[in-house]
Amino acid sequence: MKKRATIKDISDSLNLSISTVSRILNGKGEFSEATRSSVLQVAKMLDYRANSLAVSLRKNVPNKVVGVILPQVNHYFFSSILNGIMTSSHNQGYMVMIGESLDRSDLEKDLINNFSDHFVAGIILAPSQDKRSAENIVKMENEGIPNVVIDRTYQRINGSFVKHDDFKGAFNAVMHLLNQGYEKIGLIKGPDRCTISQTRFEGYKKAFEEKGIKINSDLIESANHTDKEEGYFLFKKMYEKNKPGAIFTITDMLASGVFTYAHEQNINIPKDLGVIGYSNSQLGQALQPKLTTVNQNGQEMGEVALSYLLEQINEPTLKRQLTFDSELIIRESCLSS
Amino acid sequence: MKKRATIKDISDSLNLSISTVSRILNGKGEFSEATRSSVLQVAKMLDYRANSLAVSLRKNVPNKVVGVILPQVNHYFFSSILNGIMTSSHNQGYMVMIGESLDRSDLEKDLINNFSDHFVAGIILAPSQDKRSAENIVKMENEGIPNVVIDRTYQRINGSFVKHDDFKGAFNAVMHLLNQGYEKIGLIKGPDRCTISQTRFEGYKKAFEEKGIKINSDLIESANHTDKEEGYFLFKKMYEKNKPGAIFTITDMLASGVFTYAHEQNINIPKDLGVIGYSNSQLGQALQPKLTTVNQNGQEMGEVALSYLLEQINEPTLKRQLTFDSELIIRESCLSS
DNA sequence: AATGATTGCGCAAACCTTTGCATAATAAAA
DNA sequence: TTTTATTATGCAAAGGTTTGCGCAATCATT
Repeated sequence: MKKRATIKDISDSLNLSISTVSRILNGKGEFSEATRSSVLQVAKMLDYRANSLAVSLRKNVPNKVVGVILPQVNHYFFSSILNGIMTSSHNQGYMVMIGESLDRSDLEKDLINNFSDHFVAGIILAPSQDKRSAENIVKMENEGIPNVVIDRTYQRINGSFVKHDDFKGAFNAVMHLLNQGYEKIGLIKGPDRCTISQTRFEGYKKAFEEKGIKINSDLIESANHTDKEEGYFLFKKMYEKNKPGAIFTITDMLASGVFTYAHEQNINIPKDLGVIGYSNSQLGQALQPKLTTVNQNGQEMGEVALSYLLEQINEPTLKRQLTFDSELIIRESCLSS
Repeated sequence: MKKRATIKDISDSLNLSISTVSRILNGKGEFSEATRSSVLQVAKMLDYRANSLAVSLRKNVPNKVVGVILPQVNHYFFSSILNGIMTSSHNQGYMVMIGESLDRSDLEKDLINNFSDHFVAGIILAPSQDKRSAENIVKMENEGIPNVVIDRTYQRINGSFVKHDDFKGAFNAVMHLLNQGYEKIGLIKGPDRCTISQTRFEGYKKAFEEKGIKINSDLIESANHTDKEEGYFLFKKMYEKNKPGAIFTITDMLASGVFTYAHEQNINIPKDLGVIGYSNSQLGQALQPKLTTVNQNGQEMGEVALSYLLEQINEPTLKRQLTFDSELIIRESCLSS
């Protein structure tokens, strides 16, 4: 590493004290216009940029850095969130530090500690599905680290969060299938420990309840990993036994597995099988026919999360909460009148 | 922010000097076992963690943070790279700071400056397609920031890089199509300024040359954005005029657009039209039939890039270069014997 | 008992800033 | 001219660490 110019280099070269230079650079205090311009000139010449470490240390003020913890980053929805966060943060002069929790609360905790060690100004956290994640959230609170939780919020009453309305999203999707006249609507959900999945499940149930129809537990499967293969096999299993007329999957990936099976078996989508996925990932448009799905605007969620975080950094007691409305993107994978 | 325990809190509570505590915590210098254990105990009690700002400042040694610059993050290949980088870096006790260049060299430059301001130990850069990106690379070199460039490398002779063999990847893909007996093999490439695209184009040409076939420029289109719509329209245009027998697209996304058109027109893939994409993204498996594509192992590239960076951080003169072999993933979108 | 070697610890400087306070220089008022 | 107010600058401490050097205490050697 090449040595960077310090404030002292400037003051030396002008026979000024470092304090004067500092004040001029920060524009506070009194100084003459003449010295001001000379300082600025030399600063530019030496390509001076303040040592952010020293600044933070001295001001005892956090770094202009925000920490972000996501379960994983090569995942359509999460990377959209990250994208939103970065877009806004760079506009606000903040840098972003990122870590993956892999849905493990212990790694999550390590990350929080590391962020804290590096004096981030605040943390945006998409909690792991692990129950102990709740402890990590109170940990941040206790340490007084501004934070906003995104996507999975548990029963957070007193902190900031930004989330998507999974309940309504699922409800509307299933309702749509019901309204199109589909019968025997199956569900491929996630593991029980996943609160998101559970919430969508509630939406699924609510739709049936609204229509006065009992749900059939034979038409409900749980995927451990929401990947294509699981979608394929779980649907296969369900279809061979119960021939559902439609299926709602908790992710587009799972739906993609359904499509593969349907193709193999010459099941016509949407005539013989209605399919709705979740996330509005790029996958949906590639599928044939195009997938009806529930949109989650990760980008915007990220942007809002960051703005909430910044507000909280400036005014620690200021907590905000927002639940994004869900939107059903109707394409070709289920009948529509 | 709650006040964190400092080394002074420990020394005070034990009537020791700061220096002794520091030495014990760092395990260097002389001290008695008795004081050692008492210090350690108090440190744990107070939940002491060193102030990384102060450490970096004092040691005049960069933060244990690496900076990563990618064109965009919600993109299958780049987020895989990021994933690889993070996995390794966390293992090595490094945090990662991330920024998006949006393929603009000016933003790239800002990010490099910001990283430098925050004293990252090194930078992994996937350069923008902008020509001036080269300046940014020399800038890092001049400032003595350890760096490795990933994916797009220009003619970097003297620095570290990790890249994918785009030439061979394209060559093998097109060769495969030729060997399967396809004729009139079209290409949808990217804009001319994109070196990656150009390199794949070279591979395309080389395959024809090897077979002694002249290339037909009517079968070559350039997409500005490699999204689905462009793939659709460019292929439509090409097909209406020249009816290619196969098509090689520079990304899976573009291929997905080709599929949509083929479906509309009842063109049978792979019988009437062979298709090969690039990247081995999740899309490929969702397409019907499944897409033959060229695999890029972003994850592994990220891991290697990080290990090269760490080597270079420890030994600044140590530069390493690796070109990952490409691998054709043969699926169903082209005939195979 | 006197010397030397070893061990355990403290002092203070340094890393680069910011900032309250003091001082010097200038201008305005008496 | 002297006093007062104003303006421009400097001094030094502080923020949390690390580390070279030095000092004192202990132990081993004669």
